[in-house]
Amino acid sequence: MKTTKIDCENCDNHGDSIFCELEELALKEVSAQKIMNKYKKGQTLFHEGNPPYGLYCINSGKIKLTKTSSEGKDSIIRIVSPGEVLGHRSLFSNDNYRATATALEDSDICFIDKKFIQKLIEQNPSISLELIGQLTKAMGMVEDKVANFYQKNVRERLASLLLEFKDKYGVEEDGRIRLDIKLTREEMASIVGVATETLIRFMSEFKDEGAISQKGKTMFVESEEKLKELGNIF
Amino acid sequence: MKTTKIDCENCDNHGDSIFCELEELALKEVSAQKIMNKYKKGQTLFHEGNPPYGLYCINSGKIKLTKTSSEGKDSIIRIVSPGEVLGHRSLFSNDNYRATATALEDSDICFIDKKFIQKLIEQNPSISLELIGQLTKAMGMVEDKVANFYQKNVRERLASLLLEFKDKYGVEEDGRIRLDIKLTREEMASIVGVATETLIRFMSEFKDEGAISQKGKTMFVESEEKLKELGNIF
DNA sequence: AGTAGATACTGACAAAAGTCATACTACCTA
DNA sequence: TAGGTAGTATGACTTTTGTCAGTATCTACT
Repeated sequence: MKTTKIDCENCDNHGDSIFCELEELALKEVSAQKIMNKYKKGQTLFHEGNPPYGLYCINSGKIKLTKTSSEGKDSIIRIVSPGEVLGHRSLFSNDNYRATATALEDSDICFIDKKFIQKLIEQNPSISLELIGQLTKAMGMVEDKVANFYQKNVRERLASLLLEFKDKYGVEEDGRIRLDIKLTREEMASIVGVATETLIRFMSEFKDEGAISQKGKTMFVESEEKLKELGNIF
Repeated sequence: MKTTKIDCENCDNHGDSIFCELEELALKEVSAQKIMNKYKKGQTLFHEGNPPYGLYCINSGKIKLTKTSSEGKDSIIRIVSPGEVLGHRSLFSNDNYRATATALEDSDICFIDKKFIQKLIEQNPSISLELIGQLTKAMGMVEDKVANFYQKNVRERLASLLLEFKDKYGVEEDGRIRLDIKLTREEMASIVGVATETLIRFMSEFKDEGAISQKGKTMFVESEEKLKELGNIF
């Protein structure tokens, strides 16, 4: 874990982050207070059960948030992308982390101390509003996920996930769409909420149907229509 | 739907609600702005897809939040109880309601206009913090729910739900615990995320095992230990 | 380039949950 | 009080998904 400095004013995500409404002065203060850390793929930012020390702000890379059951089964609750903020829940609810955060790829992440963030929020109501906005959006997505779990079967859930990836991480590349996210089958299974073998079977089916394709670990969406069809999405 | 007046200062939930940090003056203002409506069991407060007009604050009663799939299957996302606030998501994300809110019992609910709430929040940062607190708590619960879906089977999910009900709605009554919430089997099924018949079978099993009992529509927890055992909870 | 260890895949079978059909029960209302 | 309706319950069967076991493939590292 390497610590560097980068200015919030010049951060790539400045337009999207919860700090984007801050005036220059306050932003400089954030800049001065925060630390940027580099995380290698697979490193954890924090563990389920640990006390929260502050707020993480993703500069680059992707983070997975997982919960582990008593039998040791992991499930991925959410994937956090650049511009999004991590660890707010435990920050305000005052109890320990309820999920573990792990880097899915090499990532640059800014860390802001709890005390400073709390002072900052008191002084800049705009941050609260931005935070409420992010929370609200995340909340909507998790609620969708819950509903999907009940209302859709595995094939449909997987199709939805791939379409979500297309929207979030899709990059047009000679006629098809490359998904700029790398996950193992086990990880994908733990998002969809099925056994790894089951997930693999459906991925194979989707490939056979020509909906998706793969080259190494990189996934491509070949036909959005086919995917929607497989997922009963209209 | 009958409209009445009640003072926020004297509201039973004043200690719990997001407005509890407001000074007297601001609270009087909220009081003046809000309208209290009475909803009959089964009435809807708002429908999935409708635009949000303001914030609902539950004074008494219980509200279910449901999402309907394209095939018409309902699932209950959350049950909202007195002191909690409803409709904040759509209020801040600026898009339409993504769930339908229906009264589970006769309820008194205060409504505060969107514009007023937004002004109030700007002037009283404490409200944002309270709101973040509520959101954060709700978020944690939904995330738990997602993880549970994957990590637990129906029997375990049902046991967890009944234990949750015990904590939230449980009332000691001659040696056993009465659950102060009335739901149809279909509604319970749509919380647990299973077919109604499946839910009924497990409820019967739980009764046979002596974990719960029933008198009319009222459920009782007879043995918390038994429930924990059935749910593999330690 | 060769090898170990992780990851991906496939098949056969088992378990869990869903569906359909049918019967029973409680409660509301005329 | 009878009759209807919504809700509850149970059995038989089907479908979906999970588990276990075995093999193939990839990847990182020397």
